[in-house]
Amino acid sequence: MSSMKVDTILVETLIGIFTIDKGKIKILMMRKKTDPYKGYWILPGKFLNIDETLEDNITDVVCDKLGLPSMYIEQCYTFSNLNRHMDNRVLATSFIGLIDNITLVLKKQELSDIELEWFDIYSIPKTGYDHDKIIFKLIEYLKKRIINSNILKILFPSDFTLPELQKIYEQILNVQIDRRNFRKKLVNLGYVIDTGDVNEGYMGRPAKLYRFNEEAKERNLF
Amino acid sequence: MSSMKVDTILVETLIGIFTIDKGKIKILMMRKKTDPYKGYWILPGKFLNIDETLEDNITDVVCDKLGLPSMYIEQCYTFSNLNRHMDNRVLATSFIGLIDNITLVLKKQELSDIELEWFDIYSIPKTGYDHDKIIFKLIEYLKKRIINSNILKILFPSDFTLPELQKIYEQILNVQIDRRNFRKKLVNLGYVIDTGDVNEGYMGRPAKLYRFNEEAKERNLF
DNA sequence: GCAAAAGTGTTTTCAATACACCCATGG
DNA sequence: CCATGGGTGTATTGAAAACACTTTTGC
Repeated sequence: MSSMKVDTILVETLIGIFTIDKGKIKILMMRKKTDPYKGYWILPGKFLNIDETLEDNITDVVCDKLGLPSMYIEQCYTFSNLNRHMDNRVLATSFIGLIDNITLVLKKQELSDIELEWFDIYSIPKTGYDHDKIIFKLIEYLKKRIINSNILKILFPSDFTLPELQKIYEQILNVQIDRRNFRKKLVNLGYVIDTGDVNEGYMGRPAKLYRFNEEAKERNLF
Repeated sequence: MSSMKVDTILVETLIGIFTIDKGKIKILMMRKKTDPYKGYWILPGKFLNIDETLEDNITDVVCDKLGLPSMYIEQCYTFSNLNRHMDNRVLATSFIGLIDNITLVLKKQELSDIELEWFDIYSIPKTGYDHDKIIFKLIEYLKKRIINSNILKILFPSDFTLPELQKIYEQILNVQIDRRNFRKKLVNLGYVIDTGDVNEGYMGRPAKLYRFNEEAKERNLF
């Protein structure tokens, strides 16, 4: 545990894992148990070994280190500021991961040695290192992707209501959307399909249930 | 010059520099003078030193190694396949660079120790390493960017005709565009401004000269 | 006057936006 | 019956796409 400076460049991966929990989009963070930044929150990740790709490495982080099911992942950006870490020179390649809450709850293993918590993307706690900047970039990346693709379907694998889906778009993009126009767009462009079922048992009129159309071609929304 | 395997991970940068030469979009490649891949064409780049960021490093490549003026650069993707290099483990962070031909010709220095050539983006020569795959990804990235931003203005710093500009969109996107609709879109969205001048001295009717509107807000074209 | 290349206008279709009222359920 | 939340329709505006003829120059 010395602070001897290594004269080689190290590479780490970092992942922002997003899920939807009770209608809110959340990002998973890990509480750091050792100095530096002890007690601060950081993105999960680990150093790259010589015998693994960045993608293999981040899959390991997800499955082995975090005890989560394997999930959809995209590479985002590589950060290389000189002072990212105190003692060593460390590059960080960042990823987003998307996992639906049902799979998450079913398949996750509780690991006792790490402290994980899901945070609202606009209420990020005090972060260690430059992870605040990295999270900002990951959220910007996610915004672009939900506009120019239909990756949100990963977070909605089963039936959902349009108001639920709309609230997620509104949270991520940080805008207000007209309910009627939202419905028209998603349905007319063929992104979602009416299942014929409704969502009963809540206050107010039951909402129709939809699912994502696997055949829909990706378009720019908004 | 041994082939001893180093047990650390190295990081290199690679850049696809694009310019427009006689109405064609071109990418700059470098002929490799030593084994492995002697005589093959590769993207310019170099290994990352411990005291520079990826962006500093790639700027050095452009200015010092290639003798080109400093230019507009964006990071694209980090490649980490295990077998990218034969002897060492080398990650590659790739960039695109954009430079207009006028600045290029004015400010480049001829360096005798490197062999550079501009290639049509659809006629890439035999490449060393995995640079063919990297070039493919860089071109895909460039496609996205010319659709969702106005970065093409970097390649057209001075007056240009709409047919010239259209041909570049057509080449990069690999599509045919209707002349009338193209003009309507670019002019109506405020991307380009009529300078009042015309381009005389060529066959056929002289074309009007336009320039990019610095104030135009970025929109999705096509 | 002919070839080459550029400019222009109209129509149709579709998406984007703005906006207000009715409906189905739970309590 | 009322509160809650969801569903629906219309009108306007603007962009997208398809399409053919005219204009200006060089030779």
